Amino acid sequence: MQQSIQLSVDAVVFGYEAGNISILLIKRKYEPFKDKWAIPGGFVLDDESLEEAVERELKEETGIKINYLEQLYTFGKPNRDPRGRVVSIAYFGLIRPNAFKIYASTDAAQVQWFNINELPELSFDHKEILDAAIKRLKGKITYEPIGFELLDTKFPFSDLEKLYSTLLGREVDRRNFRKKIMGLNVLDELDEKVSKGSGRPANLFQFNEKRYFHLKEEGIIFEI
Amino acid sequence: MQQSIQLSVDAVVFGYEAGNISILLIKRKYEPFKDKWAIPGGFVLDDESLEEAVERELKEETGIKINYLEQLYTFGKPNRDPRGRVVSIAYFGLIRPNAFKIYASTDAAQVQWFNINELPELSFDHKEILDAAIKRLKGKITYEPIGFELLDTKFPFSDLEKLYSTLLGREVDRRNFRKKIMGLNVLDELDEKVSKGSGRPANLFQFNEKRYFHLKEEGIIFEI
DNA sequence: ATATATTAGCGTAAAATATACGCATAGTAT
DNA sequence: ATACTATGCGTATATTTTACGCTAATATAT
Repeated sequence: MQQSIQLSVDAVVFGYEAGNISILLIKRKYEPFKDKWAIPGGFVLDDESLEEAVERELKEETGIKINYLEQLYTFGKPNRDPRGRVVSIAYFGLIRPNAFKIYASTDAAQVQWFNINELPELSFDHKEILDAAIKRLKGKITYEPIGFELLDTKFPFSDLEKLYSTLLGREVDRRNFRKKIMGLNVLDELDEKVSKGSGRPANLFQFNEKRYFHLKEEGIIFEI
Repeated sequence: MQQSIQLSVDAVVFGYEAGNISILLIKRKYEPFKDKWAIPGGFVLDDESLEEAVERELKEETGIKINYLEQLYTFGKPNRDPRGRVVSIAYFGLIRPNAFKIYASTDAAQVQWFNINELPELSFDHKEILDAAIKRLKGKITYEPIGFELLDTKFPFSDLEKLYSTLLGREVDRRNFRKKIMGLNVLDELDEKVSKGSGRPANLFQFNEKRYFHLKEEGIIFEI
């Protein structure tokens, strides 16, 4: 049994801010695809788990430490990497872009958030990986609560509504959406208000972590 | 970059027959775990895709050629295999047990269908893989049509109902279930009847493949 | 031969859920 | 003050789900 296959991990990291979904990309410092944009990632070390590998690579290449990472899919076509046979396990993460300062190091010449609608050309089969991640992200919101990792700790209800309408790519009825979410009992209403610009000041909410992760575990089915 | 990680694929194959869900296992011929039961699988060759690897291993070890295989999850804890670092990409398949004659060869000393409730002890972390597959199978039926790969080409409606109630682990209301499924337009009613034992003879149905795969692709959300 | 049991198949009323949308409220801007 | 804007609550209507009654066609028991 003599195999010569190398194993890597890649991470599609989604950020959300003020109605915009963005993705974290690095500019490659070395060949192949030197100076091209790519999803952060790298080779797995012999003695680390896959999760440790993704977290390490993300930290090394972008400076980000992410809380929520889930396995997306494993890409293994024989010719997906010009250096030889490389199988890559892709992960999927969510974060608030302002939660960490990003900076390039090791294999990355540059790190940058890109709006989901203005993506550059990508290296390897990373476009395919990204598409799978986007599909998953959009699918998730119909059977899981989402937002905890993407919103500030405290937020007005309209932020959550905007997140959903952005992800869904359409308007949602403000009043019905509120009833639906409130019915899930994932939000704790705080005794604080914010006023941004004109209009009635909004109450702040925060996710009830216990209830949130319970719902994520159980899986809910709710159409918006 | 000097990695020494080996890559394998494993396949959890589910069968369904007359109200019973079973899983295809092999008895290992060599160490480690010699004479223990395991999920079929093996090492990926340098020049084959992951799907080709699973299909090849399944054919070699069990004699089965499967039509429906989907990637389940990649297992990569550093010590999951006593031979060294082995990362395994697990797949998930559905088949009618009577569709193929199973026979052992290569690494397998024996092949056998096991009822899902009477499983033997398993090698490696295969119990964990199996549990993930079972969870996925049960989850699938709430957002996808299922049955095409598990039922005969022509079948009475009650077969589909029994499949669902078996997978769900509870009774389903015969009349409402029928309305729901019929509303999906996935079934073509045939001009044939079968009578097995007592009771009114049932009409035979078959899946409308085009519609079936379209629904699988789109994803449906239907609670039974 | 007739009654009885058994599985199949259709329909309808009630309960629950989702949708559409009206209107008062509490602030800012002019 | 008056208009403007985003928030927050409520209610009527439409749709979907759930519960369950009834008839049909065949096998089996008497």
